[in-house]
Amino acid sequence: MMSSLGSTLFKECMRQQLQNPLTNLPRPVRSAELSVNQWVYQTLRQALLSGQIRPGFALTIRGLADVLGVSSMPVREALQRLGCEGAIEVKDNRRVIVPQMTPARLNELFSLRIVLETHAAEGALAYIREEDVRELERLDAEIDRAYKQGDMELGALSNQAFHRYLYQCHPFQVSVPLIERVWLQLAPFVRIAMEKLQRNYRIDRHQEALKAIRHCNAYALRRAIESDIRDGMASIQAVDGLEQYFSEATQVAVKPRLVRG
Amino acid sequence: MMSSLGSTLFKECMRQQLQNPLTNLPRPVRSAELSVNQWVYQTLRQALLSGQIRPGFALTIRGLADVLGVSSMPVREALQRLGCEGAIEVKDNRRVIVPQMTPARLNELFSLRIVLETHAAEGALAYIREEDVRELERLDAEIDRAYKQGDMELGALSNQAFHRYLYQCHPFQVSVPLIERVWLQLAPFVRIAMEKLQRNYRIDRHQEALKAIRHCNAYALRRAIESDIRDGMASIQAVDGLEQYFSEATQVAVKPRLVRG
DNA sequence: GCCTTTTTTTTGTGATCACAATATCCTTTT
DNA sequence: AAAAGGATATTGTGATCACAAAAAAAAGGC
Repeated sequence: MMSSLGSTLFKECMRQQLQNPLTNLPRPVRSAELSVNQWVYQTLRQALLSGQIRPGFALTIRGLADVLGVSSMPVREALQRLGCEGAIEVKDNRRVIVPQMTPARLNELFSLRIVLETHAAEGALAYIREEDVRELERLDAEIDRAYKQGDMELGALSNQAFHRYLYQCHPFQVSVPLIERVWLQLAPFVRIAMEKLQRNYRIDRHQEALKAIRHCNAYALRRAIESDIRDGMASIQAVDGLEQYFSEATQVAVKPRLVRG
Repeated sequence: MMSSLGSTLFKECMRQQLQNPLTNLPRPVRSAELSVNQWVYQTLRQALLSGQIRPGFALTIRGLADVLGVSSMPVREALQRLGCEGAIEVKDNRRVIVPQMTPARLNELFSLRIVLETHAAEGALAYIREEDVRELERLDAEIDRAYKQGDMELGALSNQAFHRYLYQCHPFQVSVPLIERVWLQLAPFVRIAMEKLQRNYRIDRHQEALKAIRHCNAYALRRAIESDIRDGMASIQAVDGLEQYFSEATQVAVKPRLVRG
């Protein structure tokens, strides 16, 4: 009796904890010119990019449609897109989860970031204008402010905005979508690692990058971007007890049911 | 009356010509364990990768569903996926076309290939075993055979298979999906450029790559892959009258209006 | 009590429908 | 005869439904 009740309570607690990230999702206002499909996609994408959905969390079409107040159709299409971007993993038993992380995959993803982003930065350099530098400085200040205030979501998103803005200065850019794909795969894990990082300040090499941009020094810019990414990777890997957040640790958190009336 | 009939005939002819690539599509047999969605996706993807659908060609959901003999639902989801892979372009006026090419984009895409594939090859090198080398040699022979027989589709697909197999030797590979995304964007244009290439033989650096692999020489392997890609790019750019296949040339096949009320 | 089997529920999939927006065709007007 | 306007057809979008597979829950046996 007692153990049964305890188990029920535990499961209920788990369910609550796991449901939270979806019910608390920030919903961007759906403007008229945005289709429901796009809105659902962007909502989920932003939630993943800011690390609000934990790895191993299971998503269901009906559950999401219910929470977001739309029919299943837009959710299906949004999940298709996220799935082919690697943001979510479609398992063979037709269940969709946020992918687990392994040390090897983490390594590979960071290596890819370095390769892609140094290339994108170098390609953009020739097109960066004075006003772009000012915008980058503004974004850099925003990052610092967010992390000083302990707002991890805003910090992560602003940091991505800084990098994205830099790379998109190249007018014929084709690598940003690939870079964002890598971010999408990293974000959920990086987020839970950052939470365990006690320090609420953050070091980045954005000033170094800006200096390289002002001097039009491609090599220095590449180095700054690479160092920026390596620093981030190092601070993630320095987290105490990181190993418990890899693959096996989260498998208890995999929970199929979302809710039903 | 006469002009009306003439116009109708002309349009019918145009329509036929434009529909052809779809009706002649090779349809892989749909095995039981493959969902209709996946089957449609792979069918379209393969058609794009082997360059059977020309840039500027407009795709419609109902049209594809009709040709493939399925309902519109699987087609919609497949188009969503292809769209987010950059294989097709979803225009603001809700029409879907195979993207046009511009010289700048072509350049960027080839640069990305070099960056991504040299990285992937180097990462894979340590994991390549004797049997993998044999498989690569087999694929290389298949490429030669296909091009000798003038089978461009098989040649393109086998060439991709060679590269893919090499990169996938790395067990924790995450870059192959990105590489394939770039291929998807290049393939339709490369195909029409290759058709204009009078020579029906092809030079590649695969033997050079295999030699580097046997010597476990990472630098040489990178150089071989880079040369292989650069050679391909050069032979594309050497095509006479290539400029007519960029953007504007195909605009008759594209719907004129871009803006929306 | 614990494990296996059966029943119930949930979920993904594919089809169909209604609707609004857009494009195409046809008529009318100048 | 050419341009403008309206009528018709086509298209994308989102909702709903039926069905089969799979998971969760319940019942039964050891």
